[in-house]
Amino acid sequence: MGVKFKDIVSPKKINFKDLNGRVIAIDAANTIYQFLSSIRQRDGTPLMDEHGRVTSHFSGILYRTSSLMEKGIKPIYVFDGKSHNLKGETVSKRIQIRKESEKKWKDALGKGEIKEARKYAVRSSRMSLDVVNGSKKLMDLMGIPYIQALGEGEAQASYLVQQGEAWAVASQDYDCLLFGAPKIVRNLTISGNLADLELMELESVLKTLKITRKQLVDVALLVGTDFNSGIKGIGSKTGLKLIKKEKEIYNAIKKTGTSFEEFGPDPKILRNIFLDPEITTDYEIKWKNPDQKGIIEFLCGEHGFSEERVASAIKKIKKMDSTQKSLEDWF
DNA sequence: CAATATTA
DNA sequence: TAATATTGG
Repeated sequence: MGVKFKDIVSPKKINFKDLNGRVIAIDAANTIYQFLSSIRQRDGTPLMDEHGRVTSHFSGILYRTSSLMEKGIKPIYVFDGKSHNLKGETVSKRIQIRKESEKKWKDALGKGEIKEARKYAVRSSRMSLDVVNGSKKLMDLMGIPYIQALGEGEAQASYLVQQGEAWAVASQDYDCLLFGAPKIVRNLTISGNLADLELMELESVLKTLKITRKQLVDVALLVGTDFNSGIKGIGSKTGLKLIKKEKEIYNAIKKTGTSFEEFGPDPKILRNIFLDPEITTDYEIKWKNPDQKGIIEFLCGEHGFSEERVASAIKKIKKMDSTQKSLEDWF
């Protein structure tokens, strides 16, 4: 879900050509979840192979990644590791919603209410271990690098941008601002196209709001994050005002009449989730030649994809491959 | 969501 | 050719 910062940040519109030649660290969980949610039939049934195994994420990964590469974008996917103890409540809430939605989906389907069915199907999506492993396998075959984070993928992806290994993180959530990502790209899709590709820069956010990153995290903690519920009635605008006035989260909490017990976890611990996350340096970022035979065997052989479509996607990957190569050969 | 087929 | 509808797995 992510922190609700929509009302206090103002991303700028960008174009695909602004991303040409850039390395983009893609939040895998965020992206794959979106594929699972939206690549469905009208009644909400996901794409499946003949054995009933969901293939929506394969479709999304193959076609989006190859199209991005055709546009000169160099993608790295970053997967989540273990989630923080304090995320437990968020996680179980999501499981609950998923369960209820699955039931409502089946019910609506039984009653022939197509639109209603799809609405709930979308919310029933689940990132199983199979989905994650299958996604990694496809990325390996495609020659696309991915990194397994120790903790939050968004933290690891943000670190990559801080290190200069990637130009921006691609995610729909604003959380990467808290993790310190200097640049975040939103709406990195192919069909959504020109209109709503967005770039958000941490420096400009902090400058505009006239606060520090630590204070931005404090605002988030008042509003609520995946790791704490925040304070009821405090949205991003009120939260921002409070932190600017009180400077410190402890004073801000007191000001709202909330006790620290009601507030929940120690703000210092919460802050550190964002300011000092566990990061791995055990990775290699390298785009390899796609294994055409392997991809076709996997997608077409095992999962019933059309060979023609898959072949044309592979062609797009190779296109970037050759331009990269000729560049490397130059030096 | 993205590719493709269909239509205006 | 571009906008719109449908299929993909």
